[in-house]
Amino acid sequence: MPGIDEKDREILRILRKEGRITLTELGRRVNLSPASVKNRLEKLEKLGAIKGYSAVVDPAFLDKYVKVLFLLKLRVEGPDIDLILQKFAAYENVESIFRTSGRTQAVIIAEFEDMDGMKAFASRLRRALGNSLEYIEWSAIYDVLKECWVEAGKRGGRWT
Amino acid sequence: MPGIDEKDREILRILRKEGRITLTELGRRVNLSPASVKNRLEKLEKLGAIKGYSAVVDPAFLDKYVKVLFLLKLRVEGPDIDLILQKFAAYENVESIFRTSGRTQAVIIAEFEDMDGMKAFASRLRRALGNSLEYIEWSAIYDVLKECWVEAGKRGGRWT
DNA sequence: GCTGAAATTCTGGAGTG
DNA sequence: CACTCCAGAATTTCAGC
Repeated sequence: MPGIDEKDREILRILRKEGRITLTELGRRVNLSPASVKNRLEKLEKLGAIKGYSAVVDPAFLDKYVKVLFLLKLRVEGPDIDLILQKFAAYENVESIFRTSGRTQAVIIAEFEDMDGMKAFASRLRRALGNSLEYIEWSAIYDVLKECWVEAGKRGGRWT
Repeated sequence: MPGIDEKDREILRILRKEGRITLTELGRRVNLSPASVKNRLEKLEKLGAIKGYSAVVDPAFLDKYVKVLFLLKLRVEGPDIDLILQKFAAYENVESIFRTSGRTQAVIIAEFEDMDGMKAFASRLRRALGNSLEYIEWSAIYDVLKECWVEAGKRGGRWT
């Protein structure tokens, strides 16, 4: 990666685990002034190294009691599939969407209030993808040991 | 959820998409003083509603060019499996670990510098789980449309 | 990338309904 | 009890070097 040095990488590694750390503390860790850290952060965001920042939230507190992993087996490839999936990425229920190799070609992680919400979402998925979709495999996620680089027990340790 | 009102939920929803938003701006959005928002945040962290904060980083900038989804088919259930998986949750390469229902019983998302790193990790996984593991299915993640509530094309940064 | 000063934000305690 | 207000502390921000 051009224009990226070890201090940038260290900043990225720290920020992944402590997203709300202050520039001052970050500078202390990597031996840089807060202003320099800020300059580097702006550079990293501009370059796309940092896509955004997020809080890791227990969905139950948002009344989302069903967390689901969908595996999508798609029939054909094409740019239209990515466009359809991008629409679903905008949904409030969707946490993550990946394109993958292997037996299935797309993964969606999403959260719902109940099974009805999940079924409605799956229906929309089937309708939107139409003939491109061969089948959906889904699993309920009933325990989260780590998510977005944040370990379960490391903070509020509630469901351990 | 007891002791959680609509303003708490709104705070959680905003924080998921803008993890580095200031207390002042957050207070502006939900019509509360910064001090009140701070009190609520401390409550939410204490309750375990917020597990932590994270930056969504493009792994290529950390020289991790291989992102992988592992699906683990396990033979038996037991507390030892969760203990083993917890050890793997501490690995620097591991982004997320879920326990699921369905054909496979655990999901691991991880990043590696190359295929050798991936293979070494899979070996360790097999060795650690031993007889409990029936097989591993893995897929390369070659595109990320959304991750941790941050959409690919969007700037989910501080102000948005 | 640093400094230094100004603007902004954060923080804890006192006060109010 | 949760909220606001307020003052001091810390952080962020931006200019200039």
